[in-house]
Amino acid sequence: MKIFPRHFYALPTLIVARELLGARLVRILDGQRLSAIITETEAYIGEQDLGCHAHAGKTKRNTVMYGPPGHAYVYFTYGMHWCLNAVTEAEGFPAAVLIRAIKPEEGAEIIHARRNGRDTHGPAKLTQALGIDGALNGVNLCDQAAGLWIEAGSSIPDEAVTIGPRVGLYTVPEPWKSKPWRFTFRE
DNA sequence: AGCACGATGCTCT
DNA sequence: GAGCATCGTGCTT
Repeated sequence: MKIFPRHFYALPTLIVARELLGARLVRILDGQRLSAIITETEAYIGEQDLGCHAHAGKTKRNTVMYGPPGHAYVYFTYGMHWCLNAVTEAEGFPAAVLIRAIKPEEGAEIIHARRNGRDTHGPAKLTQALGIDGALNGVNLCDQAAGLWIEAGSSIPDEAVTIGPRVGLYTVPEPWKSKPWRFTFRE
């Protein structure tokens, strides 16, 4: 299948977040090809977005978001969880799409085993399921070198997409807290 | 099915 | 030192 090229990720973040629904997230783990369909995403867009990690400017943690599009921004949170984003828009503008849920396909037995039989619906659940952690922060998603990339999948009609506010931004002020920047593919 | 809470440690002020 | 783009358990309905 076709790996999404750099110019895809350079598009506006809301477009990328919408178009990643139905796409295939691929991970090579211990020589095995695992893949899953992306079913939920969220957009984080620029320093003015008070829900975005870049809201207070460039720091050591969020540096990758300021780099070129098409790279993985993997961050650690709540003392134990890793979350995966795809960096978007032009280099120098900090924005990314958080991958929030997947539906396992290739290697589904292995993926489920890595989750001890539990689900893969949740940003930290899918990174655990696919063996994604800080070692992959900053890797290029536009080639296969790091064993992590995204391929074009089946296109999802608008009727199957639910748009709503982002999750978990408890202390983020309005209007950012309620921006409808979350996209869910419901079957 | 839904809510409340504790776990756990890195990041930035 | 406070806060965190979460998860799993355990309890209530």
